[in-house]
Amino acid sequence: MPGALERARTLADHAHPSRHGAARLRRRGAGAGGVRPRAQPRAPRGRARGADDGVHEGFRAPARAGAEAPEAMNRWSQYYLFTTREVPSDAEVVSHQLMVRAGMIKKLAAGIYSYLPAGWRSLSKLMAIVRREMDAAGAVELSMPAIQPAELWVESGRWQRYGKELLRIRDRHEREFCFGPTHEEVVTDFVRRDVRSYRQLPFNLYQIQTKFRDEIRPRFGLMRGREFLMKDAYSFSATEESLDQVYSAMRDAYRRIFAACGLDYTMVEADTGTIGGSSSHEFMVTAATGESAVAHCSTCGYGANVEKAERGAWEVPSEQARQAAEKVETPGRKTIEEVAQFLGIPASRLVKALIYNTEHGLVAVLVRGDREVNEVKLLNQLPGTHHLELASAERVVAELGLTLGYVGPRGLRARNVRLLGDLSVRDARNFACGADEEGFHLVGVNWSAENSPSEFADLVLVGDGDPCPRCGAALAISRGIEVGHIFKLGAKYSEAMKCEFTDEAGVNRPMIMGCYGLGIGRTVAAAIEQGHDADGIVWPLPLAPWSVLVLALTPNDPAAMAAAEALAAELESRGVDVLLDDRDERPGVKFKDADLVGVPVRAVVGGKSFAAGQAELSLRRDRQKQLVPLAEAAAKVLELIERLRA
RNA sequence: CGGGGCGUAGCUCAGCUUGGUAGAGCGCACGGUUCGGGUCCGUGAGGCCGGAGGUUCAAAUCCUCUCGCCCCGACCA
Repeated sequence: MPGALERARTLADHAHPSRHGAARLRRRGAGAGGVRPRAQPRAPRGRARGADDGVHEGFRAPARAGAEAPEAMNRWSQYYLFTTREVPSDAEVVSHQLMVRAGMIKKLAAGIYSYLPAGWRSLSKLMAIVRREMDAAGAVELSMPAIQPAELWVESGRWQRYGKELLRIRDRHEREFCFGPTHEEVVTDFVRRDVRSYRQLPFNLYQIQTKFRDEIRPRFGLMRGREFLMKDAYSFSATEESLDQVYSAMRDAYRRIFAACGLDYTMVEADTGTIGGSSSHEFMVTAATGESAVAHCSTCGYGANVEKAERGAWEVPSEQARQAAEKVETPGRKTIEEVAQFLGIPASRLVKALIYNTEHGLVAVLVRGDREVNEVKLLNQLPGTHHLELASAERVVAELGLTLGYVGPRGLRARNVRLLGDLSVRDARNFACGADEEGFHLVGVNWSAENSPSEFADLVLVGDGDPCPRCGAALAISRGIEVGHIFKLGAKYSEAMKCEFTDEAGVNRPMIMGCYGLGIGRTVAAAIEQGHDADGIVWPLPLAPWSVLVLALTPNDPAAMAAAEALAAELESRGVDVLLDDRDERPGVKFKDADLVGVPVRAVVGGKSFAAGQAELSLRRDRQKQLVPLAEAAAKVLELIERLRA
């Protein structure tokens, strides 16, 4: 799929929890009186009956609740849900720690996780929301193979280009395959064989499926795994206008999805990167632990990934008399910081020269001393160039006879190195730079025929406070988790793979494609990053594994236990998904676990309040307790859920 | 791929420098105690110390190789 989005993990085939109508029938048939195999390692405890692992929303639709028998209640004592106090040492971010502690995921290998029942329930809820919105936006679900033949990737050119992230495998006949990290090739391959006419267009196909990217460094649990669950969609249109329509439908669907999850997110412009195409947006969930940086303008609403973010005009430095360049000795000062400090000037008064190695030779870039080069922008400025890396000191000496740290524009020009300047230095005056001689810098330098770059462009990473390209106000840089990424692909793949149709005029043309990715596991992890406190997860209702936890405080008191069961059963019959904590544990343990797992609504039945004929209700998010008569408990819980949905 | 680190009980870790045949806490089992925010006490089960090879009378400990994992960096449709 597009973007580096997403990562989560999962088994191979779950993929269709939405078919729960059928799944439920199956379950019921099998369950009828039959002895269930116990899949559980736990010794004598009975396996729960058909623990539902289907899709749930806070409530099921009334029609369905009426039409079908309630599902078997989830009893914690018989469920597969084990919490832990201690966190594995490799869990660095809260979402990872809490998912492990709450018994939602279990690591199998680096970046590869099992989704345990509670975790799977949350993922399933998200998938249900995603399906609902994708379907509503006119997309059609299908499922494509995870294993893909190399030929297709050779055809699109990505077999060479993709690099080591592509997990390549061989079958017994030594034929090459890969485990799909995305499905442009596969979908384009069958579409080109099925579709001939503009009359068959447009359409948008999606799947929710396990993908694999052999990440260099998997980390952060579901946020950057190698095996992960992703929803990916691919649209095919006859015209750009049609693509625009599908694209905006997807954009709106994504907005609805993330809003429905109760997430604080922003949509920003993104670079189309090597996937190409004309337009791309990312959906970022705001989080300090996010791996992506986003520039945002609170004045006009402009937002963009920093790799893409443009920058407004820089203030032109005040008129100053041009000085004459002067060579100064700067022994041993090679870094911007050292030189600036040594010369007693701010880093912004320095012009930094960076030398890159590309497949077409060396290229040099001049940027303001306090700025970083944005390699994506640089690459975009060098058509035909795909590889970029900072040149080694040895190579610079060998090819140019220059020492890194003392390189200046004049020396680069003299050696005929292609020299690009960032806009931030175009109007610079009386700046300092390397003197092309080890141990020396120049001060009071100005542009001249001997040192001026051949071209200026926007080449740096935007910084906090830089002017907004739209309105000029200060941009703020924040971090986010990329949970969705949509692209207008155009004809990139359809041309490479000859996916063509005949238009009204009888002319064969490549289809105009779009692709739309959404990280399932990542989105759930992001929800936890945004919703947690010192005691555990605070789920938004739509993603909570259960909406209500009925906590039987004194399970050994038959009357209290019966009341707890009755409450849980009534809620189930009203379409609410309930977890009944019927474990014979101390109250403290049960309360701590309730907080950890983070079920939005808690109903305590037992103990003193039960003796007074009451149940104690509270919301995980504020923990305000209210005592209500047992007879009214179910109705009150429904009210609380309504309040949470508002 | 470069740099650093770690593999010892189910989990989190100590022991390794200065070789002498393995420990704690949590968890688990049993008994008692307790019973509205991870009770307390006792008893017990549980580990070929990641794997292979080497040095040695003797290796968790020293050496070599290997596998796996983690952190930093580079990378990231």
